[in-house]
Amino acid sequence: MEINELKIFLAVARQGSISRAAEELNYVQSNVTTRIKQLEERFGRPLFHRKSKGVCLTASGLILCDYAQRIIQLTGEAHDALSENAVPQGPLAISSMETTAAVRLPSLLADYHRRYPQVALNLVSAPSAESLKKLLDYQVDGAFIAGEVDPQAIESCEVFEEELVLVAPLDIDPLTMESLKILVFRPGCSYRARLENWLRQNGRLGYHSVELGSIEGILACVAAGMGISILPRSVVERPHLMQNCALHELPEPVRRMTTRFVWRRHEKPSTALQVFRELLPAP
Amino acid sequence: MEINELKIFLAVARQGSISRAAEELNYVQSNVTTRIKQLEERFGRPLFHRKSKGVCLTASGLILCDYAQRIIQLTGEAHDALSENAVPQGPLAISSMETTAAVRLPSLLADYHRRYPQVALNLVSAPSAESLKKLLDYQVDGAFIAGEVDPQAIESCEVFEEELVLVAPLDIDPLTMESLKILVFRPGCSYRARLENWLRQNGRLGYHSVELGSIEGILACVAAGMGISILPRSVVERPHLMQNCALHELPEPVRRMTTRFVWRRHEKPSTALQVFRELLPAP
DNA sequence: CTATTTTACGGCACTCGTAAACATT
DNA sequence: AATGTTTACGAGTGCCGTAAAATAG
Repeated sequence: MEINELKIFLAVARQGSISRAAEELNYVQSNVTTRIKQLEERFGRPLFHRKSKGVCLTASGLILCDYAQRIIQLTGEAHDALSENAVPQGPLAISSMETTAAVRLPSLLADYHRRYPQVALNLVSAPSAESLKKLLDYQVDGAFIAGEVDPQAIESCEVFEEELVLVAPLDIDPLTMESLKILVFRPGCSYRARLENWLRQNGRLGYHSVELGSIEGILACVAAGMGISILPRSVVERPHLMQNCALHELPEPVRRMTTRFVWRRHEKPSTALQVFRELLPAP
Repeated sequence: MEINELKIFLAVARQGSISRAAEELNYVQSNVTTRIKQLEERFGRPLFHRKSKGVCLTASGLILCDYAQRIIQLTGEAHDALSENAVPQGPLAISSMETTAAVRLPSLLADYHRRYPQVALNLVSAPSAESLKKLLDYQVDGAFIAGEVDPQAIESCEVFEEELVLVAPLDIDPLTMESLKILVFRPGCSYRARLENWLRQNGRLGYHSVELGSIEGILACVAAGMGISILPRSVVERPHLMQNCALHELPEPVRRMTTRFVWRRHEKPSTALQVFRELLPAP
């Protein structure tokens, strides 16, 4: 049973006549006769009663008619959904740094979902390095990361400028703190490299690092005097979070961090991704 | 977009690999590659990401996957519904004399519907001649009629034996009644011929006929003294109907009427019709 | 004779398989 | 080298059109 056969079948059923169906389909009439006969042989039952003028459906024909209409309907919808100017729909998987997801994305994603409710958004948090791996592994279609990317395989645009600040326990000088711990996200976290860099430049070498999964976890540990971290000011300066931590400004260029949105080069992006990029703010 | 293409597409999506899909489908692998490429060209977008090991769906591929599954599902259901041993289903149109429909069919149809609830029963009432026309015009699949049929085009079996009785107003001799009217159904009614026959044989020639659409209408007019009619005893002897009418026995062979169920010869009957015939009582 | 469906037949496009090339690990 | 995808090409099937026959009013 093929789609084209069903279209022919439906045309005959609709017209009540093989010749008129042939006209409608721009087929020669004998061809339609043959295709109908094939269908009937395949099913082992007649689908039409042959009358002196035209044909009419048998009981079996009526049953098939019902299914055929639903099937043809679905193929039409499928074509529409995949056509060039379809409304953005289908899945859109995005990976993002934890901090960006916390501060920048909520309003952005809400706006996106309001405009394109047919898209099934899927947001996962991951450090930049991991995000890039997911992207190249086709697990996500785009990612928010910090740091450079291989321009061979990946295209990107700058989206957010963040000012990084050092977060430390109150009344403590991070550089002279005893048994210093740095609190960072999972491996691949771009903040970690920056923090370690800065510490090295300031002569502070001995420290341990502790990996935590969430912003709240890091800030709580800092407030408890466990260690220091480095985070975007926009993340820390939310009123409910900045208690019991001291913010220390960092020197240029460490303080400057650019968040980029990245996607695979050499690939026609889905409509959902295209309109997502169009919605991104200029940096 | 053809069904077979969709099956190939789904196999690749399921296996995550063109070669394994080819194995599953018993195709050569290059063929599957080609068919997928065709699909992609037709839609103008890639459906799979080519990875070093196998392939995985793109966003467009996921959308199509959804539709393809539903379409394949429907084709399977259609095949099942039209298969040899499917449960009886689909439409079954029956035409019947008014009297048979009133007395004999209610329990029969109820029983049928209880056993085969998937069949869409469609019962229409019509005089025997009209029923035969509908049958040969494929408007109904079977009919209950009285009288002979052309055995060339129509097959039949005897189903009910009725005793016909003359229905007349109380205290009136039908044969001497003034300005006699005979009350019958629409033209083509088999009772009418019998009644006219009997009147002629008994020397009664002058009368008019009145056509009424329902049993209740006929009996009410008889009770009101308007005229006489001829009906099966089983129809008249229902308690709520036999008031204010006199029943006169008729001589052989007029009193004997056989109701037959008829269907088109030279045609494979639908399953719904086959099981309907099996449910009919022996006469 | 008109309208319609059925059958017979030939060309051609499309699908499948073989085989070799290409890509990636 | 091994695994998997792409490309090139020849063979056969099945679809479509032409044409003529059958069927019915």
